[in-house]
Amino acid sequence: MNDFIAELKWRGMIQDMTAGLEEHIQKGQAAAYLGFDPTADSLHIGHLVGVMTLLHFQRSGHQPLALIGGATGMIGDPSFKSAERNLLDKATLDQNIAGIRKQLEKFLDFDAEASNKAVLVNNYDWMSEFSFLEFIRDVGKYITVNYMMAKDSVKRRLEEGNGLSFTEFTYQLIQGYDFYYLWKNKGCSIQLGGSDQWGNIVTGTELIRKKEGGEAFALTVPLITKADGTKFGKTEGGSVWLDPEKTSPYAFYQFWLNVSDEDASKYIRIFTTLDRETIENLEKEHLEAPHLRALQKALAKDITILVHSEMDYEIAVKASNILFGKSSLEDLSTLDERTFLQVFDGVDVIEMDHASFDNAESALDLLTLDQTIFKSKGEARKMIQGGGVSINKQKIENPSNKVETSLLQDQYLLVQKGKKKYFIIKVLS
RNA sequence: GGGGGAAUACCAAAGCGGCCAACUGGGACGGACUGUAAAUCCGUUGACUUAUGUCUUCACAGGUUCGAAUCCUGUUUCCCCCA
Repeated sequence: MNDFIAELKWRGMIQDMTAGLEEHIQKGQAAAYLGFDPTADSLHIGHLVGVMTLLHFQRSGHQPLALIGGATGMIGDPSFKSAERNLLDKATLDQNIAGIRKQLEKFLDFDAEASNKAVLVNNYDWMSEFSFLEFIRDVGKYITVNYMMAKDSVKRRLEEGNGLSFTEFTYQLIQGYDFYYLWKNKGCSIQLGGSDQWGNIVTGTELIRKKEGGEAFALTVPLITKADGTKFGKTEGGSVWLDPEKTSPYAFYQFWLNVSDEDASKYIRIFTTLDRETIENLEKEHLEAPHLRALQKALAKDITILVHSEMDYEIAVKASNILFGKSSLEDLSTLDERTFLQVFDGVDVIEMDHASFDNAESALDLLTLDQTIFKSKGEARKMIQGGGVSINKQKIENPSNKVETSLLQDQYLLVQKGKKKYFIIKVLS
């Protein structure tokens, strides 16, 4: 059994833990749980720190439990959120839970014969039948309001004066009861969570102690930050999701590849399972030749394969070369149609019939046929003269020459406006 | 209430009767360089079928003049000074 705590320590994944946790774990196989809020049908990379913690936990020979907050998701956690949450209905929740479960299976082994196989639990299962009377007697009785009010998360909401409903105020009791329930029925003695969860987790250990004199532990992971102070996990397009439908594997790969040098060392420890020696070697390599960005590449590779697949990774690399490298028409032609469309997923596609394509007398005509690429010929001409327009990776030299390049897959033209804006013209036959 | 000044393109700011679609700086967008970074350098930046072309612009409405962003009158808004 590997040393779980030591592993997390060198990876910089521990924010805080309760006293005695290390000794407790060393005694033998333990079980720990981490909760996920089913607010969407996919996890995003903000959840990944927690997921990785569970993964390390299982790899160290312990049993990870992933708790999906079917019940708590209906309530809303007030922790460090400024406004009251909208409640989700049961149908949406069920759908979200299914999506999240599928993603967790990539990280955790739910099928193992071993005693430490991962287990997915849903607190809706034990909360839904809980009557209010039972709840206030069996749970509420043990925790004082004074104690609950003292929590940072609650205090802050009260100070802001935005109002805190009784429902959200109760949240910590529900989460506390979850911990108690898992402790009692699943032998789960540890709760993992983000640093914002500390207060809620401790309410659980408190409940276990008061109700049964039991011992339970907490471990929180740090909030992931970025060196430039902007929010981690967001791009211009919003959150970075694990679901390939929401964030394509290519975009996902790009997100990690674009991480800054300062952040890369930190992230590679947290988000990959690469061992210490490998990472330190990569860092050395990166220091000697920073422009090669060995760290970012390793980080992006490892995590893309983990979350998506080896093949998705290869396509992402290929796509990156085409979009940013010095690729040529030949490289483009080697892509099959499916891959081509995947690489340019999200790019505007302009459809035109074959006759219009043949009749376009010049590059100018072709690019302004539809107003999407350029609004006017004047605009198009200016940018072509500035050297900013390519078709199928070939720069257009003269705006009034006819476009002579061959169609990709007999139907596509890849138009590049500036360095980063792409359009696909699909010629219908 | 009286006196003075100002309103210009995305922003700032020149222009003060023809050479003005309007200097310059910032921003934005393109290009080169680079690490898909930063810095730097170069180009574009009212619209249009690129034309030593046409059209629409310098708060708004009128006027003077062959000709106005520039002069005059009125209107609106803003700033300053005196009450």
